Amino acid sequence: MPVDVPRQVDHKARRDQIAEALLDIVADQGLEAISVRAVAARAGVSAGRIQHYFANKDELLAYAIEYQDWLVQQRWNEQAWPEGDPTPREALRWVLLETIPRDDRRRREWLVGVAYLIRMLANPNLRTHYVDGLPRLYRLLADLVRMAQEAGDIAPDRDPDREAELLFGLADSQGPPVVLGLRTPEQATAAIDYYLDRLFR
Amino acid sequence: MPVDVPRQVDHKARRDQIAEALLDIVADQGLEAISVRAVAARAGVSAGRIQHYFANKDELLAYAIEYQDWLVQQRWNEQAWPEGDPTPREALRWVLLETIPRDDRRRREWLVGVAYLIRMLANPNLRTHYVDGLPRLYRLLADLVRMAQEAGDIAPDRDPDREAELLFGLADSQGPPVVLGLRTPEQATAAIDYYLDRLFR
DNA sequence: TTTTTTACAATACGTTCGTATTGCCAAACC
DNA sequence: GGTTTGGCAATACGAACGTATTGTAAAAAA
Repeated sequence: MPVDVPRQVDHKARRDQIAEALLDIVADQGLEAISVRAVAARAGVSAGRIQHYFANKDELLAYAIEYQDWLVQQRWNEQAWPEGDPTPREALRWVLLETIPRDDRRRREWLVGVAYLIRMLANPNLRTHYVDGLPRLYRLLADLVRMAQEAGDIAPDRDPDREAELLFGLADSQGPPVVLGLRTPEQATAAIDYYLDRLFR
Repeated sequence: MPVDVPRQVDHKARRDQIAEALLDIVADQGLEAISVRAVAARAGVSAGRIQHYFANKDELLAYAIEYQDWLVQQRWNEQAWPEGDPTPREALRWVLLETIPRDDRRRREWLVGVAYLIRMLANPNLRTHYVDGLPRLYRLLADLVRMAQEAGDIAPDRDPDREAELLFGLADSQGPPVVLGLRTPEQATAAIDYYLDRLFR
């Protein structure tokens, strides 16, 4: 009945398995360590297989961040909002903690994001990921601040956009020290909680 | 009279010229684009010359960030503190604005820092740069906040360490949007000034 | 049942890489 | 004034690279 579907193997599954290996390598050795053979070895497949699924290395690199974006999106869609109906403050906290590299999965995502950054400068296709995502996150945070203000939990004289920026900055700047082991995820969480306490009254 | 000094050419000048070329390439193409020949071409020298001054590629890469650290240090030592005897607030603002990639020089420094980050995870020698520098910056900011508190310019109930963290986070998170052209340096400056206005009374 | 297509594995090719080696000129030293 | 040394340029070499090409077993299509 499906027309465009692969005949016998699941193309997406194959591509994703290869992308997984690539992301693993990028996260602990950087983009420079990416070669078709290295990815093949990490994925436990032949280099020929990679060639079969990706026309060239650039396409492979591009697919890998697309895949990572998809992974992140999945997590946000599924388990988005801890339980039932969170307060704006709970939602805010959840979003902020989501951005810090507190476990292996998030650590990998963080490192991959960093690794791709310079590539984005020259490559418009890659830029899109950041250029679309960042303002969306700012907007989400600002909206949550606004909601809390309307509920009377945050002083009305605070500028929601500025507060969003401040919150994001605080969370975002936890990345490097956490990844480098200068600070534990718990300390990073405490830093965020401290400011949330001050913001909410 | 000097004993250990090079005979006729200035070794540091040669090494620095090569490091300059390397940093330029890293900033606009990433670490993956670094090859001995590419650096030689950018520097306008022969590959043999690079081999003469650096035992291998790793040493070259290591020297380049050391050189960048030296450059930054130079700037801070020379023109450190805008004029004469700044107030804590002026000093704070100066330091924060110093971290945002607002011109070509700072933009390069910022991009190189990002590019080296993943390498630092595996290489203890490189880690030192970040691991020493970051807490020092935090301490400087916290000290300035404390000084302003003692002068009565910041409310005494603010925790200087937390405020330093918040300020640094705000400044630090301006990096990606500025580098990617999502935000102008002026907008980033405005964000910092907004929060300084709120912090100081 | 023959033929085509899918899904690879394997190999081959030309290039680029890091680095070792060699050569060579000018200055310094004895 | 011969010899050593410093400062390179040039070349050489083996490994690794991205990618093109070829081979092949199985499944699908005809």
